[in-house]
Amino acid sequence: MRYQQTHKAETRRKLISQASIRLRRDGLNAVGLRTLVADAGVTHGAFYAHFPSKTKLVEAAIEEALIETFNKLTSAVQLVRPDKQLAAFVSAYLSEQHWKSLDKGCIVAALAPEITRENAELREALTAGSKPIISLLQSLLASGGDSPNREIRATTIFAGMVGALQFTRLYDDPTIVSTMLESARGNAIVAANQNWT
Amino acid sequence: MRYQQTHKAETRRKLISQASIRLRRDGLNAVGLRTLVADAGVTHGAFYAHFPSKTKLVEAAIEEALIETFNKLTSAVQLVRPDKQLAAFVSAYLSEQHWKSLDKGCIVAALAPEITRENAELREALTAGSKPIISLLQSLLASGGDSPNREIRATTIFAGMVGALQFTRLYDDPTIVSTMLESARGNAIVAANQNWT
DNA sequence: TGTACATCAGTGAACGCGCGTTCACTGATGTAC
DNA sequence: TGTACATCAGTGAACGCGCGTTCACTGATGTAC
Repeated sequence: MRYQQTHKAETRRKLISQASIRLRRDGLNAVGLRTLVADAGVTHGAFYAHFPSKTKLVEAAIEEALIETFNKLTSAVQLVRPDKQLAAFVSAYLSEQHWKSLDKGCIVAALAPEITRENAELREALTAGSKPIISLLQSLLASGGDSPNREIRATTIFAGMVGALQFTRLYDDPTIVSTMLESARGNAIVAANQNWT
Repeated sequence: MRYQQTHKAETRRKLISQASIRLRRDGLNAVGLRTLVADAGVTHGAFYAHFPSKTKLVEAAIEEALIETFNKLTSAVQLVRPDKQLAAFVSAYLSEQHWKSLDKGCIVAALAPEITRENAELREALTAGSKPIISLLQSLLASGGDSPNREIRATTIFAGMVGALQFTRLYDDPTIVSTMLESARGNAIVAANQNWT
């Protein structure tokens, strides 16, 4: 069948966005190509007309997922007055909503250790893709310290939030999780407000 | 061949300790049973005389890995005067050494997201096994706050350290990593010294 | 206007391979007589 | 003291299955004449 001119691009778009969901839900090594591409409405044979390998799709999915997360955090921050933006960022990331939605949430929290074991390109996709999120957080830190240090600080505060989100996901009980998230928000805010010499 | 009386117990011990290393190095879903048990010097057929399933071995390996990590942190803490113990705990966990040794390091950092997707028993093995480490950290927190809150605080500070360690492992460059680890140690100590009302 | 052919996104059988698990078998040692 | 048998940790072939990847094919639409 001959398709409309936009059809192939549309399939590619679906492959990436559905894979980004499925990868976060099931994990990198626990989901096969057939499942991954079925979500986009095609069969596995068609896949190789879009990407040269599963790894390359994963790379694209990581990039897309991080843009998504960046956009959500940016929206949350822009909704409030400047003096509340740090709290908005932290509350959006360490929220019950985010805890619940593994498949639509931060892909660093969903896949970091698995990506650590992959090739440099995939690790680079995760770290480079996290940069905008980290820059956003950096802009919300208390002043003080030089710029490279501030970027590193934003990075480690973000990484701490990632770890906290991951750890809460080991629990089922929303009451315990809610208390943990509150505590983790406190840790992030204290670290962000710290005025280093 | 007939073996010495201790032989089977010894094989079981090797299965657990070698699996705990291999799982941290390769990840839960990226390593097969044949590899996992070959490290212990037996073939896959022998495995089912020791454990009913791969999952049960993983459970035992998680428990052992966490005891190992707890012991290392306890040693680091006991080597120094009480007022330096928090710093010793944090420095031992967020060290270049720990960054490098994925396969001998904290199994929460190595496997948390993958375990999140597994059954309740495996998640419980990770959270219950982390309790002693968290209790140790709790004992080093600044005073203030009631006991349940202090436990939650220790949990989220620990989780933050886990996330920081994970994130540094996405990088190759020891210079960048070293700066990140220093920053992450600062975050953990600031959070631990915070005196909550 | 009708026919022949080109295009190309997608299909699904097949490749070799490793997975978790099962099970008939091995063979060194211990025990019984 | 020598022979027959029991024990049991471990071996490795085999099970059905899904993996990532390849490739000959399909069939709806567009183009040429």
